[in-house]
Amino acid sequence: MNSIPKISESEWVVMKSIWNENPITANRIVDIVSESTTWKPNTIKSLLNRLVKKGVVGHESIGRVYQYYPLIEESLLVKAESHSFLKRIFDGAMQPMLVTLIETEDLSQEDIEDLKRILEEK
Amino acid sequence: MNSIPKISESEWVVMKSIWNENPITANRIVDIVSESTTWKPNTIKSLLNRLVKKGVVGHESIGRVYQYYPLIEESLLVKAESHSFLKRIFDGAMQPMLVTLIETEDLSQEDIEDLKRILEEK
DNA sequence: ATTATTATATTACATATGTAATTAAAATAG
DNA sequence: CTATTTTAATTACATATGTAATATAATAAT
Repeated sequence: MNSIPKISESEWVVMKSIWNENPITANRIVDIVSESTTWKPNTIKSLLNRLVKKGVVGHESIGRVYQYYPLIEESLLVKAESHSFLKRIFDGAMQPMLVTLIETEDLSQEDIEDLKRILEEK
Repeated sequence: MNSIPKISESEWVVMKSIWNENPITANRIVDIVSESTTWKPNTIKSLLNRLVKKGVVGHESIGRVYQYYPLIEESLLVKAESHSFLKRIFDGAMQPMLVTLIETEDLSQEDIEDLKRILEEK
C-alpha cells in the first residue's frame, strides 16, 4: 500500500460498496452490487478477491463469516484517479476540463451556482 | 465509428500527436511520442496500428509514405472519456469532483479566477 | 457421523493492453 | 536489376481485465 494501486472499472464498483458499508460481508456486497449490474455472484466474488490480492481490501472472520473492509481511503484513490485522468486527457489543465464538463454534463443553474460557491471558498 | 470506441491510456498519447498535427507520418509520431515516453519505435507503431484497427485513425499513402489522420474528433472522445470518468468515480456528481480537483491540483489564485469566469459565462 | 448447504478459494478462458521483435514489402542505392 | 535501407504488417508474449465455473472447506441439518 506504499504506492497507490490501480483498480479497474469493475473493481471500482465493488470497492464503493465496501467504502459505503464498512465492514461488510461478501453477501452484502453481492446484493448491493447486483442492484446496479448484471454480474453473477461469482463474478462479484472474483472482483472482491482481486481487491484483496491488490491489498486494497482486507478481511477477517468475525464469527462464521468474513468481514471485508477497505485498506485504503476512498479519498486517496479518488484523488489519484482524478489526477491521472486530468493528466491523461487534459494534460493536467483544469480550465479545459471544466469547460468540457460544463458543456457535456448539462447542469442546472443551481449546480452552476454551487460550483461557483465552491470556488469562492478557495 | 457509430459508437465511441474505447482507447487505452497508451493509445491516448499517440492519438494526441495525431490530433495535434494532421495529417502526420508515422515517423513524426514516433519522434513526438518519444519525447514524452521511453517507448521503442516499434511500440509506438503498434499502438498506431491498433488505433487504425479500432477505426479511430485512418491512413493513405500520399507519395511514398503513409499519412495518418484522425477519424474521430478529439472533443468527442474527450467528452466521452470525461463523462465516463465522472460517472465511474463520482457517480456523475460534478460538485464532489470539482472539490476534489481543487484540493488536489493546487491551483493558483489566477486559476481559480479563471474557473469562476468560466462558470459565470454559463 | 453423514449429508446438505454455504462460503471461500482456485482455476478457466477470452479479450485488452503494454511492450516489442520479426517478417515482408517498398523504395533507394549501386 | 540486385542489395540495402526504410517503412509497414504480422506475430509474440506477459500481465490485466471481464466474466465466470468448479472445487474445497466450514457449518448446519439430520
